Amino acid sequence: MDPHLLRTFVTVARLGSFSAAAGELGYTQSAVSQQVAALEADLGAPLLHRRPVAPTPAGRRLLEHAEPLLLRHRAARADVLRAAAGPPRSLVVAASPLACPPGIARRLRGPRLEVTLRTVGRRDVAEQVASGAAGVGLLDGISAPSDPLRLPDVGPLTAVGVAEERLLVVLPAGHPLAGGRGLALADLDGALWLQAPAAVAVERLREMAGLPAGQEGFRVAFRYDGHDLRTVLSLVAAGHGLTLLPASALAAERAAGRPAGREGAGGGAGPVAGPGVVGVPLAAPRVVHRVEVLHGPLQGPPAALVGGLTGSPGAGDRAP
Amino acid sequence: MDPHLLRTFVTVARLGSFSAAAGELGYTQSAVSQQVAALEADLGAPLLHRRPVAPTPAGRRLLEHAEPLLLRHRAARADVLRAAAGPPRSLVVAASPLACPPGIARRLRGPRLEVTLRTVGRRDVAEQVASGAAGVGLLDGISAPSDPLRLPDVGPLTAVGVAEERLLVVLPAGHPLAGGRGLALADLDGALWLQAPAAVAVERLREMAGLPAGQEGFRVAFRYDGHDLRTVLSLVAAGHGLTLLPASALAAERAAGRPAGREGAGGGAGPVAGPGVVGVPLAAPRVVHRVEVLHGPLQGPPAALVGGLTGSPGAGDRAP
DNA sequence: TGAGTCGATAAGCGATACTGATGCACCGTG
DNA sequence: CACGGTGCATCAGTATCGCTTATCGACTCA
Repeated sequence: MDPHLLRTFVTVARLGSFSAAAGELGYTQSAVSQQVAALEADLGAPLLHRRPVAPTPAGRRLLEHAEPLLLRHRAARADVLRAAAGPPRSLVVAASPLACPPGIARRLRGPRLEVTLRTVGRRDVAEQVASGAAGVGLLDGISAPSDPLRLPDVGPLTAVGVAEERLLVVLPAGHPLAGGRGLALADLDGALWLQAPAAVAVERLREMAGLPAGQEGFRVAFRYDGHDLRTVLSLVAAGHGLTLLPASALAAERAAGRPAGREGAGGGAGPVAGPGVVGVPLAAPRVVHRVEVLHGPLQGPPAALVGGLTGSPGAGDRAP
Repeated sequence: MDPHLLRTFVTVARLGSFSAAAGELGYTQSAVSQQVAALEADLGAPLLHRRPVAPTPAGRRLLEHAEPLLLRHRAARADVLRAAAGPPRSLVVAASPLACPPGIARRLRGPRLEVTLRTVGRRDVAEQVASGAAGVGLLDGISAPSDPLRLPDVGPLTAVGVAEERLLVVLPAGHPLAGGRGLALADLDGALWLQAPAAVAVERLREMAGLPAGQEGFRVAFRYDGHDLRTVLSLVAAGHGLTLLPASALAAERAAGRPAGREGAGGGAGPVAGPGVVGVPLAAPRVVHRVEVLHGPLQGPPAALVGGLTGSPGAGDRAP
């Protein structure tokens, strides 16, 4: 089961063709055929049906294992190389769309350090950090107060909470529920919702409301594929659906143009007005929006940056 | 970074000797030397100091990655073999010490299935299931009500909650606090505690009480290395320290000899008497003792067994 | 100083893993 | 229905790899 053979196997399975895989991997078709045969001999079970090429049940199992396995290989290699090289002069920060509120952005600096912020999908943050594509990750998510986020295990990473704030149900300004001081999620499963990567995913709402996966409720009325928060708020204001956002998302929007104070955190209570929208605190379930920094072992300027992030509001750290 | 080289590397690092590693792995010393050199060439960094043999910083990083990597390799192999073989006639169930209360034990059966129950450490349950050493795992732990347990990610396993019950602080019968209807953990950090694998670990108490790791509090007075629950209760009765147990542990003890009713679950409230001990419900923090079944993809009799376990009290399932 | 230990290195050789050529089953086509 | 085309398996040949045996050189301890 050497990673080489594994890579060939997943490529063949993905492309559904030995020859095509050979082309992509820079081998001859013959070599690919022999590699797959070797893997099958090693495991003692056929992995692929031929003609048409499709994974057997055993092959499907192997495919499920192969991706994380190869990911961890890459992560291990990157980690060792990083340890061997000295402390870096530049740092890439990979952040999920809502993981960089003003309070954190302000602290993304270090002495003699060039910082690049890159927004990536929530699923990719940990992978980018593990594989070394980014030196530090910022991941946001929803959890019970001061509970750590659940992250995919891609290697020995340290996760430290850096911010928690309340969640707001964002409604159009004139909405009948816009006046309350708090809303229960369970009462909103009949409403129409906005699906956007920059906001809380609708599946997550179902899960939080305790609905089994695949069940009805929290119907998606509109899907926005971009990352711009202002657009999300416009869509809500236009009545395309509700959404759930961390308080700072509205606060930042409200404060745009004004000198940045310290309103980012999570304080205050009651509704928050935005441009054509109102944010009403989510009262039940009792969950918060949480941001965590992910990083491997750091030294030098990047370590200072992370120290600056974590030496503040946050929560306890942990090394999974 | 082929797993073969990795295995050699970790063996050398563990034994601190090329020759000894060669002996253990069945190679010559020369082969081991060449393998380590190949790994270092591949990664482009020295991994071991020679004479004395000790890992370099890069080597230490690799060691951290190597163990989970090799574990996942084993898991993948086992999973494929299981998929290739038919449904098994016998099933090994790996359970952590407190993960098999009467209510679950009663349902550990299947048609045409020979069941072996094996008690293993809490850390090993997931590994045994992933590596195929056990077909099904039973893992207990502490979590907020209906929250899943945090488990090490060793592969694509399914975890399903099968039981939740309240936790009891177990005190000697005459203890001043033995009369109350509920106790807060925070009020007990001055007490002496019993450390035993069959009971909740003291570090876990500190964590639950919100004490940062390494801090004082919940001092261990006595350590018991065995797995026998009756002994644990005797030690508590003898005043060697308090402990925290799921309700069924005391209930089963009380009911020993009587025809087994349905008292195992978690119902009732207020103190529970055992042999020379009293169990007072833990009132704060609001956590429960939870048992989950872990398994890979199952078919045939084992699937029926798991179905029988989960088609009951439990909680929702999930596939991490 | 000489024997012993331990890792690195060199030489030799069988196993491995690739390429290129060929074989064979299947499919669409004139 | 014959025929060429496609796509995977197989075979032969060869370069490389990875092991063993043998030897070296550095260090340790008597």
